[in-house]
Amino acid sequence: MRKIAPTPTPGRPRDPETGQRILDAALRLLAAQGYSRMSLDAIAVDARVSKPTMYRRWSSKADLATAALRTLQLAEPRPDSGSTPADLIATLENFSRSLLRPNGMSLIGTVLAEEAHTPELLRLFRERIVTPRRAMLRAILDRAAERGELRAGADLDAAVQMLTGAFYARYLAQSKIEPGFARQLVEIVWNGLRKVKARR
Amino acid sequence: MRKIAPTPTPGRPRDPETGQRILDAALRLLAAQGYSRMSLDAIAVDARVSKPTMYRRWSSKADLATAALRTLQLAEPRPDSGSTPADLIATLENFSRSLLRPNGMSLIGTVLAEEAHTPELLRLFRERIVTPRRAMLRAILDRAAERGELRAGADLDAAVQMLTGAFYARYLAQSKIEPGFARQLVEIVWNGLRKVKARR
Amino acid sequence: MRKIAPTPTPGRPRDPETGQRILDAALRLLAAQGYSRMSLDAIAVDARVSKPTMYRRWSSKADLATAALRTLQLAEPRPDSGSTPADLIATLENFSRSLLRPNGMSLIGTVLAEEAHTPELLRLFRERIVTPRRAMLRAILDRAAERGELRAGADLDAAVQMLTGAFYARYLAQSKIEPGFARQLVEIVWNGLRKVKARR
Amino acid sequence: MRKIAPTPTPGRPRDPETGQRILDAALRLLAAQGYSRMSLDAIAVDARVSKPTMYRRWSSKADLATAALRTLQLAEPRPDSGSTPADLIATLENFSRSLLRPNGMSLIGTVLAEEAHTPELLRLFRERIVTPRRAMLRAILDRAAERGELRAGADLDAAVQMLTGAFYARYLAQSKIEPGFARQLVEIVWNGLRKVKARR
DNA sequence: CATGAATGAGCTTTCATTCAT
DNA sequence: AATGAATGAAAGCTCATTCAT
Repeated sequence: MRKIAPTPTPGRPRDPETGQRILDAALRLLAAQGYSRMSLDAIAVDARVSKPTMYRRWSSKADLATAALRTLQLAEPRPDSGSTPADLIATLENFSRSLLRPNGMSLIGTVLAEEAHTPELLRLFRERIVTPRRAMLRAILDRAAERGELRAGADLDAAVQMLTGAFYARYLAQSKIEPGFARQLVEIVWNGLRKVKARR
Repeated sequence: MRKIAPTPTPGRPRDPETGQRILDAALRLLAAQGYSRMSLDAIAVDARVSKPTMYRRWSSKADLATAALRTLQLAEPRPDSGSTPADLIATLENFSRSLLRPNGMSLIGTVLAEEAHTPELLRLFRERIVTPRRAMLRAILDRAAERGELRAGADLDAAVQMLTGAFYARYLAQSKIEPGFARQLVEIVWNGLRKVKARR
Repeated sequence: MRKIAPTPTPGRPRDPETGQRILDAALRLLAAQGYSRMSLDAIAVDARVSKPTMYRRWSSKADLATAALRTLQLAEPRPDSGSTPADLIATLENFSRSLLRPNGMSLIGTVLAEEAHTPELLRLFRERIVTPRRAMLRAILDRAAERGELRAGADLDAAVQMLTGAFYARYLAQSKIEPGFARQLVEIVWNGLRKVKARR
Repeated sequence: MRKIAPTPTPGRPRDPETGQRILDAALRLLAAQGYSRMSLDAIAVDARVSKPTMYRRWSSKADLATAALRTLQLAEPRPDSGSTPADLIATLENFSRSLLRPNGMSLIGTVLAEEAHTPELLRLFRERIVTPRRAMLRAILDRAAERGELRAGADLDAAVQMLTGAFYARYLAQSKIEPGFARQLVEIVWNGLRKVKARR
């Protein structure tokens, strides 16, 4: 009488949407409350599932939080206009926008705060967000180098870290970032990196 | 009948060490565990006092944590060698050392992560640490400007934020900061700020 | 494909006894210790459950205490023998027995003592106990009035309150109530209420 | 050089006002919060003394609370107009006013609620308040008996307890007591007690 | 004698996790 | 697979009482 399941995996299949809803809720709460304040009960309510449903997919709170972080993907345009300063400014303005989203800095804060307790959070945040963004900026500078725009010997990684780090420092100082900030940064760094043409 | 020196304060005097021990323990745990994981029980054990002793001095967890943060004071030498890059490098190397102390970055992380929940932490951290350091670097650049070393129109605040921010970005990318990093930063920024001498 | 009777409620069902055990323990402790001394730990031990099990059912101590009070139900026979004094005496003797149960008066005490702090307790006690009992006595007198036994103009509510209140006053004066007390009360009140027959 | 103290008790004498302030505060809080919620800290603040000052005079919370209760004294006029009903009504209206003072019933509640835990409270309350009031009412009825106004065989104590108890019952039912309530009570009881004149 | 400081034990409430259906 | 029920362990905070000055 039992119907043979045609699909290779027997039993009730998982609803793929459920997992996504859980991850979304987890990420939202992780950013809003921080890791230790984020409660699995709150995620369960938010995602409209029960807690064992979450435990079936992830083995612990840390596991779920890291899975949620893993879904973060830097998805931003990679400008390539030919003008190095313009590309840098465009990239940094995207960065600025993402930091200023609600709880944008809180998420960074919690991965740093939890480094001793849940180091995986920081590792994943690096892998998904920090490293790709750094690579984008680095690529812009590499193209500039190929075009012979840069003086020799400049530490391009240091330049990249100044450009992004300035936003952290600015937020830490004021919780806000003015429009035009990116332009000011690029002006100084570009001046510091580019090859000075011989004057006549 | 005259009382020359009446008892200065009635009642049993507080052991002045006790308060300090509590604040030390609180600051240590705040940095190590983050605000929300920091428990008053743990502080009490660490400081070898009972919890009511803590509550007699501070009215709540948030009150104690902010008091602990308030004791943070930036106490660093303010180099003034006459050489702008040398002064910048010396200041940044001090900064680097403080970030690399155990949980140096975690403390920054937790004040950011708690911004929504306990904004006083971030406010105090700014007042005690961020702003003074920014002022030190700014003063070095202001002296350079007075000596006529800088090109016109450069945004000195942006420069300061790049110099400090680069350390945050570096840590976020790697959890470590190489010796010599400060020098690389200063080279680029100094190049970007200084007045270019006419060539012959 | 049709599911005639789907699982009536999903998830693990509650043990119906558990909730009852908690309510019983709560009511016992409420009467024995008073509301503010009644501790959730003690209830948990008494009912052999964990505290979260209690919090799953009731959201706070006040909530649980009021739920426990709500289970109180006046379940007493409503005598209707045709003789007004006999009915009054029978009803009051039941009342007397319930007051003399262990902590019978303490429960009344705590709902009064908590009136400022947890007014719901008094409200529920009225609804479940005081009002029904008053109605029982009032009904006896109303039947007497219908039978033309009462003189005109007597305040029957006042009579009811004297009959019950005398027990409170007696307990307050002596912590005990003699057998025969109800009869004495009824004799006076009945004399005061009934229509005096013309004498010959 | 030391001056011999002329008073027989050496050392600093106690300020008698201090003790009174403490007792006043204790009684106020006992009525307002109930015994178990009444905190010695709150009393100390209210009376502007330190806690050891309280412990020097009374050995425990229970001791202080009973001492506070002991200060209660029924101080009411004892009407003696020649009219029994008028005297009863006047006495009961005083009683009513004292019950309706803020927390008048809460105090009764807490002494009942604490009977198991601190029986001394109930004992003292009886001695200071309940018994004297009962005696006042009883005296009115005794005078009536002497004047030959009462029928034989009536239980005068039961009558007294109905008259006072009705107020408890009324408050328990409604938290308020209407003006005129005393008159209604007395009408019924007086009818029930007095000697019926022969009719012709 | 009076003070402010200190304490051990307790309170209500919440959490991450596991169980039973 | 999914649910609601259950739990041990902890959290922040307060209390009656005692100590040291």
